[in-house]
Order: sequence, then structure tokens, then C-alpha cells
Amino acid sequence: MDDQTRMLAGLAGLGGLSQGDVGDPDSVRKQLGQPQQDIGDILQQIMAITDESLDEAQARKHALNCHRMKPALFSVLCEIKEKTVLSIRGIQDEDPPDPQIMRLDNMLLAEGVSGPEKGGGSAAAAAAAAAAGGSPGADGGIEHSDYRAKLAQIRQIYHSELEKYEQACSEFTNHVMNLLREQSRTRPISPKEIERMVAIIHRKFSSIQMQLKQSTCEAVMILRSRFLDARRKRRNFNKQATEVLNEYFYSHLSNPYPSEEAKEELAKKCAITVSQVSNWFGNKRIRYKKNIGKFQEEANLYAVKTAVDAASVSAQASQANSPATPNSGTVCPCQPPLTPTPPSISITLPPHTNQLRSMLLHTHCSSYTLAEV
DNA sequence: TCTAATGATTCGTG
DNA sequence: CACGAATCATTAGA
Repeated sequence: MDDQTRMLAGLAGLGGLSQGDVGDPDSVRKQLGQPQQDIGDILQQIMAITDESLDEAQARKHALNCHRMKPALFSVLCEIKEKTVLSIRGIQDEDPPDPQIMRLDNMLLAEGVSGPEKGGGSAAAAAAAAAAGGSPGADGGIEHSDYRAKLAQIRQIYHSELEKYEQACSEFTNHVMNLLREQSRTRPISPKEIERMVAIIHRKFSSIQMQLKQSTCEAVMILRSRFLDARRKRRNFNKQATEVLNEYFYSHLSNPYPSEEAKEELAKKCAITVSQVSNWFGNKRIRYKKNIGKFQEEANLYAVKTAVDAASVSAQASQANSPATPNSGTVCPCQPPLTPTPPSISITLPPHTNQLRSMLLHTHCSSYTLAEV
């Protein structure tokens, strides 16, 4: 209290004093001779104001507001406050942008939830729809629009929530600002303090915003994973693709392990991915091996078919008087077209060639994503 | 509705 | 990483 009274004593005639003089009450007293009693009275009035009735308080408030020393007292109190409490808080004011929010923002932008209406979102939608679509066709369009519709729904919810949030934030900020401005007439609140309070409110609201962004991201992730879950959206290969694969399989029955190049060629022919070709051969080998008898008829059928194809190719070749180009899809010359005894698969591991290519071409989780490449 | 077929995934292995 | 084997999840046909 001693410091304060000294400080307040210094206020007695601030009008003609420089800032440096404020801290020296003795010099003030010397210059003006204003009694300390005056300051004590004002302080007493301020302290007692809460105990009075509303009307009395209002009248007192008015009187205090009109007091000739009010502006000086106010500015000094502001200064004291600034130097004590707020200087400590001030350090934390300029914090860097939250990396978490930045991550969420980037993701929402990439997914097309935030940002321009038909920007990256449609690209992401196309990717997801292509991934879900499996074989290219009219079906892909349905998947695409379905995905887009759901994404648009999320987008709409996100934006309406964001708008609500922004409105609430600005309403609350305005309310607090008005309140503080109003209060600043009776207690020392500097504009800087109001500014800080606004920053604090914004920080609090931004944590709510982060929650909104987080849950939106989760929703998009769930949506994507549903569309990307190839197993759920499995489509049987078309007849022509199955024929091409079977032709290769039965014409290479002694070693049904297509090379990376052969897989690529088959993938191209069947309009599927290399990894789908690998899956198909993996399934085929194991299922054939498990029940050779069941596949016998199929084996004979394709053996005949490949033999006929080979014959027509060689006939064409001889007609054109040019050598027939060896095709991986045709029957191997050393392989009999009809296998009298059940053919057996030689389970020998093929050499691991072209690992880099395979690394690029094999996509297990999202095998469909390369389907349209 | 049931069931066989089938494409995809997972796991252990070399 | 490719493969076999087991399994899952979906499709298609009876």
C-alpha cells in the first residue's frame, strides 16, 4: 500500500508533470502541495462503491468519471497493471502457428474439403473412385459420383460448422470487447489489454476449430477407406480377361510363373493391374494344385484353344512367308496340346528379376489405383 | 437363401 | 519380395 499511495500521491497534479516525475511524490508535493487526503478519499469511494445501492453507485460512478483526476489516475493504473501482470503474459502472446492445425489444414485442402469448390477434391475423389472401381467401365462413374456426393456432404457440414464457429467467435469477441470498453470507464483497462483478451479468446476458439477439423479429417479418412477397400468392392474379371489369363496358365502349365514382363503384358491385355495378375496366378496355381481333376476339363479346353490359335498363327505366317513371332499367350511348341495325364505344377521359385519395376508396379493395398494407368 | 466360385488379403517361409 | 497356404468377403447362379 505504501508504494501505491506514493504513486497516487504523485497523481495530485499530473497535468504539468513529465513521466519521470510521476515516480517521485516528494517533488510533486513540493510543487503542488496537494494533500494526500484527496487521493485517499477517491480510493475510499472506489472501494466502497460495491457496497452501495445501484442508484447510489451509478451516481458515484458518474461523479468519479467526471472527477478532474480521473484520466490521470486511469492512465497510471493502466501503466501499473501493464508493468506487473500483463508483462508476464505478454511473452506467450506471439506463439507460432500450431503444427497440428497446419497438418489438418493441409489434409483438408488435399482432400478437397476446404479450399476451392472443385479443386484438389475432385482429384482425390477421382483417385478414390478409380481405386474402388476395379475394372474400368460405367461402374466407375457411379462409384465416383457416390464418393463425390459423400465428400460434398462432409464439406457442407464442415463449412456450416466453421461458419457457426466463426460467428460465435466474433460474437463473443465483440461482446467481450464491448464489456471491456464499458468497464474501462471505471477500471483500468488499456486498449492493449483488450487486444490481448481478444487474442486469448481466439486461441480458445481455435482449439474448438481444431476439434472440428480433426473430426472432419476422420470422416474423410473413413469415407476413403470404405471406397478404397477393394475387397468390399470386388468385381469378377470380365470373360475376356479370364480367358487371356487361363490361356497363359494352361499353355505354361509346366511352369505357370509369368515373368514380370509377361505379367505386364497380361495386365495390359486384361485391363487389370500387375498385382491383380499376380493374385490371379497365385490363386490359380494353388486351386489347380488342390484339385487337378476338377480343372481337367478346363485344361483340355484351353489346350485345344491354344493349339487352334497356334495353328492359325503358323498358317498365317506361312502364307505371309514370314516367321511366326513367338507369343507368350500361345502354346509352347514343346507342350502337347492335350495332356493325357494330369499335368503337374513344378513348384520352383522363379528368379527375382526386376525388383525395382516390381516395387513400382506392385501395389497390394490399393491395387486398383494403377488399373487406369 | 444357400453355395460354389473368385478376387483380395494375411501370414509364414526362403 | 515372391510364393504357397489359409482365409476373408463378395459375386453369381441354382
